[in-house]
Amino acid sequence: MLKGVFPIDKWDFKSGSVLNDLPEEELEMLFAHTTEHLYSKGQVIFREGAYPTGIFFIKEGKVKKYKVDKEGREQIVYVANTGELIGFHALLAEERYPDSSAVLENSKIVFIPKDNFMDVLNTSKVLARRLLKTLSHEFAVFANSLALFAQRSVRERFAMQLVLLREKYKQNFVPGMDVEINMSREDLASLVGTVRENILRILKDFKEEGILETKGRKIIIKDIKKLLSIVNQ
Amino acid sequence: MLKGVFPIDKWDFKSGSVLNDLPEEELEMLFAHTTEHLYSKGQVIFREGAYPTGIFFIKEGKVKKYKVDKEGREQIVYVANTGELIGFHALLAEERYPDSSAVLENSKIVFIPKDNFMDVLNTSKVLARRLLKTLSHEFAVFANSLALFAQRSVRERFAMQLVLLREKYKQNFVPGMDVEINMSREDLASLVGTVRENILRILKDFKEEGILETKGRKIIIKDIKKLLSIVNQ
DNA sequence: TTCAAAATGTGCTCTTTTTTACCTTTATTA
DNA sequence: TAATAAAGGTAAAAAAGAGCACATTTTGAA
Repeated sequence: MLKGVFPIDKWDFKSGSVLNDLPEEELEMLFAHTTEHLYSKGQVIFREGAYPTGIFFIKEGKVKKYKVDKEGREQIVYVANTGELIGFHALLAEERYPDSSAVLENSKIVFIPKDNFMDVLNTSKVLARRLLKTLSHEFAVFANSLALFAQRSVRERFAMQLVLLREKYKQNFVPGMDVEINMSREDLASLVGTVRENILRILKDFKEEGILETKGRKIIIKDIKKLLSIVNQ
Repeated sequence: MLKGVFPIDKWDFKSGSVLNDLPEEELEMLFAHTTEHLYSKGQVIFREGAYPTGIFFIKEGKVKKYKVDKEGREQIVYVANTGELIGFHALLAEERYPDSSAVLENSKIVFIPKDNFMDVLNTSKVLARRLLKTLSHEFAVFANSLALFAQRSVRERFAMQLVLLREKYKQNFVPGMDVEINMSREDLASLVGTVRENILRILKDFKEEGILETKGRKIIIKDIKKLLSIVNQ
């Protein structure tokens, strides 16, 4: 039996995960001799411009991928959840990281060295096919985001992101309980591509319209249909 | 010798093309029994929501990929050039087209049936690896676009798109000659994610600043450094 | 070549979004 | 636990962008 964070049978690969249904031998190869690391809220996993030496598996937690421009404004490009792999794009493209990654909450992250990943990719065709499918799918999602950012108002963009975030935070809660989105207003602004003040203003509007409630920094969506109707006009 | 648009040795696979340096046998398989079709300016290649039955190769011309929202506003997601494949994302993701495609100018398009594509993908590892690399790279490009759209002004976005378009239109011209970007103001607006009036206004500014000249609808960039300095602050 | 349709161009108004300048509340840690 | 930093919140002015109405030019089909 190989050392590492394997066995992974207790792990839960959520939908959208590249590793879902991957043959056990391949998972074993992938996670051979790996160890899990604890990252505390806000800690950076990798930085834009660095050369990748492996990929990262989110065993538990949430990770933001973001870019920072000259003025220091941050744009969150993607929020990754438990069960997802991050950083493999740069490895496959043989390029430096195009964005940075940091954990949004205390998280357990497994580093998978480049060799592990490449070995599995070379010996089996399942991973390659799975990656192709995932990447192609993500492409469609990205095209959607692009149109959203380019054409829609801040209010509409925020409504959309709240719907998507709710899906991500759903996994943390037992069925029946309220889903609590726990993200700073600053991070929400970075995700929507606006400033904090705008997020605050729209959050206030949404509260008055009965769409959501807040418990401190936590956001609880009460009327998802109304939220969706904002996005779909 | 197989029938089809093969031999492709006269073709010019530009950088960024998935087919660059692909083994001749694989190209032969891919293009077996295919024929080239003429599309006239504005003609639609495929429409959002349709099921893919194959992929398309741009033998000559330019193609826009775009999404249309409820109000009829169009957002161009990508401009593909001679030598590029389009429509393979949907096939690999096993989903319907997430966007539509139409030719921006009279173009020669080759339809490659699904079976051809899948056969090559199954028999060889080169294409799969090439696709993974291309997709991963495009991902970084897309992340950049997203940050651009989310954080930058219309003026900055337009400046950036002009730089990118110039690269695409460069291929049509002999070295030394002026590169002429030939796109309707409406399409430029769809690409930048704004309205026609804004494009007109900024185009006027750019002319006054000596950045570019226009010849009818054609745009000739005279000072690319100034244009880049707008994007990079 | 003519003529209608489509595309380009301009000025003005109105709306949305950002910026600025604060105050208040919640976390963190010495 | 008090001090201090960080995050949350509000209002008003300034700037950017969208929408509208209409004139002009170009294009392409009869």
